[in-house]
Amino acid sequence: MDKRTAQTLADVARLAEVSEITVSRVLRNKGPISERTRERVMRAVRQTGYLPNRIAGTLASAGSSLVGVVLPSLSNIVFPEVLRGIHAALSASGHQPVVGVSDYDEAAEERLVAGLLAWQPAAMIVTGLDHTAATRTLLRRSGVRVAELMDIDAPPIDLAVGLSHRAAGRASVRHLWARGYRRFGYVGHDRGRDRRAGRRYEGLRQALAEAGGGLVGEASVDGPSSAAAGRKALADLLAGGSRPDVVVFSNDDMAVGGVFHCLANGIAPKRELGLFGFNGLEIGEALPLPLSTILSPRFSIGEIAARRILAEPRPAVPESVDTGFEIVAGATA
Amino acid sequence: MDKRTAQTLADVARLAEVSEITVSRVLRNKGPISERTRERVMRAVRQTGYLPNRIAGTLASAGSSLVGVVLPSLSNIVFPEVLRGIHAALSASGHQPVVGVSDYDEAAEERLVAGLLAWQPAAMIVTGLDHTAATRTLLRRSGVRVAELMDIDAPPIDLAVGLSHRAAGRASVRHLWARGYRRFGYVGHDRGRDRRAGRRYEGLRQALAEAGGGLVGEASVDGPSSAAAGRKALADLLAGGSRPDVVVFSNDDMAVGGVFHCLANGIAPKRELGLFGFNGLEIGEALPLPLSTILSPRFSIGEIAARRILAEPRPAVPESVDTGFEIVAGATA
DNA sequence: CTGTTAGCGCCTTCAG
DNA sequence: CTGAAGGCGCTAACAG
Repeated sequence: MDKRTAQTLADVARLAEVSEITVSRVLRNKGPISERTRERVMRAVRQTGYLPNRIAGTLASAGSSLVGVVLPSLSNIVFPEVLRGIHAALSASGHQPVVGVSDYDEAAEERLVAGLLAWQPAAMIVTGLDHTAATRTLLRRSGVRVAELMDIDAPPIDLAVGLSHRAAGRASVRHLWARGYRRFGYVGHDRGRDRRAGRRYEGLRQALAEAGGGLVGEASVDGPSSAAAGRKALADLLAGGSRPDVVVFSNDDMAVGGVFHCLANGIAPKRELGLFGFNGLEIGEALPLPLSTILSPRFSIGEIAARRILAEPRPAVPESVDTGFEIVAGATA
Repeated sequence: MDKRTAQTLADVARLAEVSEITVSRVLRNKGPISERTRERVMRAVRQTGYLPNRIAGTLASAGSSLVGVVLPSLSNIVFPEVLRGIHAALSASGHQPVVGVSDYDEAAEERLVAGLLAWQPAAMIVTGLDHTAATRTLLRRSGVRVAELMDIDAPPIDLAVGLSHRAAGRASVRHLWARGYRRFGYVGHDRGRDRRAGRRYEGLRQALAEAGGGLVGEASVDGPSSAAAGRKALADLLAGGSRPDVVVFSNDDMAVGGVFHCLANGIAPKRELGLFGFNGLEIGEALPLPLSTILSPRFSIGEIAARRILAEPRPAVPESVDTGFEIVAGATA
């Protein structure tokens, strides 16, 4: 073997003329080591370019620094932003995310969770509170801490970090009602798959009913949300003959498309037709008219969840952290 | 121990009254197993809810199904789309990505690469061809296959999959010149960090010089690209007094902001001012006027790279795969 | 077709 | 402050 490529602790140990365990201790900064020994070891490590084998380390110490992360999608910038928050917290504590994408499919999520648990992760982070019973059982039995992100509208397994989408749906109505809107339209996407959008929709319907109103019309697309989809769906809705004075969109991607439809067709946002989104994406702010929407703290949700799940031991009783949301008045409603 | 939660192969083996290795074989579908034994084992596995420990499996068999992935950013939808392509290919072959985000920092990338190699990954996927010498050495010595994504403008370590950004920059000029534009402006971001944007800029300058033209003005922002940044930078550029008839943006995020600036200020895109982006993001298509841009095959780049890097052994000589790009005529230039 | 033996590379525990 | 022994859970290689 080339002296300049140590594969194992033993190689380094031989070169430094100490035992394996001493090298291990130096590398992990654990236990008392004389300065002289430490330097000898470090020199050998540098000389050989030794890289520790964390697989072996994990097996021996029964605790990996991998964290399983399951996201429903990467197509919508929302989840990469959550992942960014997760990554920020994890890298601060030397952990690394193993990522799975479920494509909003609970059966796929179950397979991903099982696959990720096989890596003996330090913790698991999943999205939402809706899972198959088997997923829930896997997670419970695993013994590792589990964070469920984005949503707090149902009881979590261990820790939920997010906001009440039902409350957000209600808040949109309150906000828009106060501004004089009465004829509500709704434009949605992916019926039945995006559960959180579904909860916002429910909150909207409830609040509307309580206020003595109702939806005058709605339209939706089958696929995932996108500006193109929002643009098309709004066109469909308006072609339908119901004359809404405001349209609530399932999210900002859709709403931005709605704004584009208005701009392209000479409809004045707000004055002629109110447009309201959800998420508070950067793109909405930069629009010729800033989008009226609800800001969800996506980065924070990821960051808080990852930080807390690693810092504390599993408490006796599940907990939900409400990160809240914020209405962005904007100029489109 | 609860009979219903087997932690190890031995637990399952005991219950099924076979040896560990037999359980191992059944679980991995390896070697000849009698139907009777297989069923007995599977029953025990189901009864106990046994989950394999891949850490131990990896150590024993010297080959993990983890793949290290280093991305420069998650804020721009481009990289999540690459990751989506990677994930699609990996999940098809039972691999899982361990993700690191370098934030366009080569020193951070070096740390991430070292950290990821410690998991004995089946392969490494990094972004771009610009790395520290140490990163390059780490990757070379590791012995695993290495894919470098997005860029093919320099020699790769092992396999590069992407497009020539220099060529893309030149292509924008050719396209716009043919359409009669002569007074080119440029709006950029993050000077010196986003190397691929830098290469497109170089290509643009070269092609412009060769055509007998030059930039009449440019503006840039310090931070990452965004619609807000593009909007502001275009405003700055136009306030500067140089009177470009077309502006090339460092990417679509910036260009979309440019379109917004025009819409908000009554400037007619194309007729009064050409606007040209790069990436071909979905949002650009949905704009009231579809953005003129260059489409980069982001999903494919991730998908092809992940698939090839796992399928084939390392060839003797490094290889670059040109995935090409496509000019999208659009309506803004 | 099934089992035995011997590690994978590292870390825990216990001695010195 | 340093080391020796043993084992983490699994699988390769070789028997039978």
